[in-house]
This record gives sequence, structure tokens and C-alpha cells, in this order.
Amino acid sequence: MHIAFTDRELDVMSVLWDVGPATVAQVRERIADDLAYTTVLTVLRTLEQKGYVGHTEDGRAHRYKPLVKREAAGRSALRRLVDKVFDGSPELLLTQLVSDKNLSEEELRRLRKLLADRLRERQP
Amino acid sequence: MHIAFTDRELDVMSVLWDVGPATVAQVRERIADDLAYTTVLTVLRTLEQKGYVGHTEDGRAHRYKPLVKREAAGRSALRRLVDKVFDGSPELLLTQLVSDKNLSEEELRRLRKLLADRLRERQP
DNA sequence: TACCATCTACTACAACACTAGTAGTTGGAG
DNA sequence: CTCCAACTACTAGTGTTGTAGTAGATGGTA
Repeated sequence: MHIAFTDRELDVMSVLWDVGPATVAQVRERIADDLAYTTVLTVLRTLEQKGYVGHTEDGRAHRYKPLVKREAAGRSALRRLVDKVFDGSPELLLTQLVSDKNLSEEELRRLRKLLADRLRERQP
Repeated sequence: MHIAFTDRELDVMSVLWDVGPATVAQVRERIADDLAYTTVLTVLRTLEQKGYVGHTEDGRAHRYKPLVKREAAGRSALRRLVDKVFDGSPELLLTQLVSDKNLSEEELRRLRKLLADRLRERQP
């Protein structure tokens, strides 16, 4: 099952993943761009229509919550990225990731540790 | 500079990155979906308009070639992915990558080596 | 009680994405 | 020399995205 979000939808989902169930106003104030209240509402309703979020009543307001997990969306996006942009090679992707200058040495260390752990756990 | 492709544009770029300069017909036959010749042409012209590809004459046909490198597109896409989907954490992304792709131990080792090299090169 | 802030529902509309058709050119086969 | 296959340019229609306005409901407050 292929999950895909438009740019703006992703902004909204990102907030929901971060803070959990939220009202329109709460989502709105966490989005970098200054959007109209109704704009955010529209995006949320679109996402609901597509089955990516649901909502419950909360007083007069609706409280929206993600129905797809961040991991599922990540898996989907990663697969496409590796496939189409990195020629099917996870190594190419990682090379790119670690060559990004914004990555601190500390982060690099943690990545290495993560891999080491994974290897150890594979072959105890 | 933010590089972004639509789904179909990415299909086309992917072909150009793979095989290098190509005619419409060549691109067309390498795309999974069965699109009309003119559809592929239109996508290429759009990409050209946006400055992502260029073309040279080759007999009666045009030969299109990518003007942005796969790495640049990858960098852009990765940044966005880490940011919006993986909560700014490259580790989360890597976790997903190694758990989903069912990488072989050999591949994991190579990934680890890649990181080790990168660390060494940062701090000689 | 009258009003204001807050909320949802509905509507709108420009821009873009996706797909493909038609018209017109041209080089090569017969 | 004529015709066809292959090509580009232009045009077009439908769907999606992004943004926001207006209308109408409702609960708290002066």
C-alpha cells in the first residue's frame, strides 16, 4: 500500500505525529507558514477524506489524529526514494546522508553505533 | 535551492539518470507504465521548462539530458524526508532503512564501514 | 440578553499535474 | 516522387493542490 502526502499535507501530518491528537488551531500555530485557519481545516478534511487522519468531537471543536503511523509513511517514502533517486542502492542513500554537512560528528557516531548494534543482534 | 519533482517527473528523471542522454522514445520504453509518446514528450518539455533537463538536436529527434545531478536531487529529498517524516532524526531514518530493506549482513558491514571512513576523514 | 470569538461546512478559484489528441514537418523506403 | 513512420509543437480536458472567503452555529461574557 502506497502512502503519499503532498507538501502541505506532510506539514500537517508532521505536526500530528509530533504532538498527537490536535485541534485545527493547534495544528495551525505549529506550522511555519502563516496560513488561514480555514486553510488548515481544509487540509485536515482532505487528509480525513483520504483516510490518513480521523477525528473525534471535543467540545465544539474537532480533534484530529493520525491514522497512519510515521513509520508506515517513512517506509513508503524511503522505498520510493531509494528506488527512484538512489538507483535502488541503500548505500548510495546513506552516503548522501552522511555527507550532508549538517550532520554532526556526534550524530555520525550514533549512526555507526546503531549499525554495530544491528550487526551484533544479527549474529550474536 | 530546493529541487522537487512530481511523481511522473521523477520517473522520467530516473531514466535519464540511469541511461544518460536519451530520446523521447527511449525514455518512454523504459517507463513501467504504458504512456502515450506525446505524454512523455510533454513531461520532458515541462522538465526542460523548469530547468531540470536540457536537450540537443540529434537527427530529427531531441536528445534530453539531466541538468541536475542525482546527488543534488537526493540531497534535497533526503533533507525533507528527515525533517518532516523522521522528526529531524537521521537515526530514525537509518533504523527504518535497515529494518525495512532486509539488508544482508554484508550490506550492513559496508554501511558501517562507510560511516567509519566518514568519521575518520572528518577527524584525521 | 446581546454580542463576540471560535468553529465547522460549503464554495471558489487559480495554478499545476497528468494524459493524450491533432496538426504539421521531414527523412527514408519503395 | 510519393507516402509512411517518427518527431515536435500546440492544444485541451480532467483531476488535484493550495489557499482562503462566506455563512451559519454555539458557547461564554459584559
